[in-house]
Amino acid sequence: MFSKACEYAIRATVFIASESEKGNRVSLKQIAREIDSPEAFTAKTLQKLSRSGIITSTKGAHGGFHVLPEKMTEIKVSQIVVAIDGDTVYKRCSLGLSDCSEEHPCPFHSRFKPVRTGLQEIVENTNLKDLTSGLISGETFLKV
Amino acid sequence: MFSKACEYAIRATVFIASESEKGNRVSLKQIAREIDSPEAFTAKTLQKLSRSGIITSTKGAHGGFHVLPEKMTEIKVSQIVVAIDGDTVYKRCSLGLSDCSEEHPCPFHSRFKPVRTGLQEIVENTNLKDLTSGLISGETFLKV
DNA sequence: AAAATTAAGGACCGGTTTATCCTTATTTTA
DNA sequence: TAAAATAAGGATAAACCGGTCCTTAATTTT
Repeated sequence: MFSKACEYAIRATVFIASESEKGNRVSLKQIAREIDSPEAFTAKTLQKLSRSGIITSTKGAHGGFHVLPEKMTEIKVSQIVVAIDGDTVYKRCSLGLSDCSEEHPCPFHSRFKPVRTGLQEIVENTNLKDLTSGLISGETFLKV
Repeated sequence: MFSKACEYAIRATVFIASESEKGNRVSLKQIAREIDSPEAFTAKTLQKLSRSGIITSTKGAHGGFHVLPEKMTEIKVSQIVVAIDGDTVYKRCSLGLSDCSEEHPCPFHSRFKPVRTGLQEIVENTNLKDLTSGLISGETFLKV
């Protein structure tokens, strides 16, 4: 569904966002520990998120990653997905036809469409705040 | 979503099934042409489908691939998917947690669940007949 | 100013996926 | 019986993905 990099990206962003809500910056090391991901690989992913304006990074001692307050509701999961994997997950034909549409559908089109649309809707309508609340209240988890 | 091999597998099976309904066997060459896929690679995929009992192959002149009549309603899309990709597409946690459940959910769990379940339902409840009918009537397509 | 801390990023590696090519096995046709 | 047709399958290669390691850049602390 999502690539490994994208899974790490979403988990990392949710963790960074939740710590930002508490007023904390977090280091790569902390992130990798808390979301149980390979450190160096996660670093690459965080760089992409930073360049995409989803998270903010600061170098040096006491540096680290954080999410700006206004991003908490602005950033949708879809933006993370697009930054890492592109939008093919919730746009592409399930059978790989390059031009699959209502007028020229693959055999699976009508059945698959609600699934794809459902995915698109949840990633486009879920923001960071929506995901951090459960984490902060202890109802949801980022590892294991 | 599905791997390339799996996309070819579904398209190939639907084509073979639709020709079988008309009483025809089809060769690898025909299949690759009709679904617009690389011949040698498709051959490997067909071998897996054959070993999984989804399609039947016969060697020699006038040989080729076909689908047995009883398989037309017996075989569900899920069996093709499982034979090629395994069942992770519609079973795995969207954020990659190894143990994601109602009791220990990832932050995306509750939102993602209906999508995953929806996918599972369509692949488990769609059989070959369901997919060939549109193709035979000219409403659906297997390439471009 | 020097040392410590931290992110950025280049180079590299191994496995998997997607493919291609060639040989072998099997069956039918001539 | 020989030739043709056809699938099976081994060997190989290119691209991509997931991952590691090491150096560089930037910032803060001592």
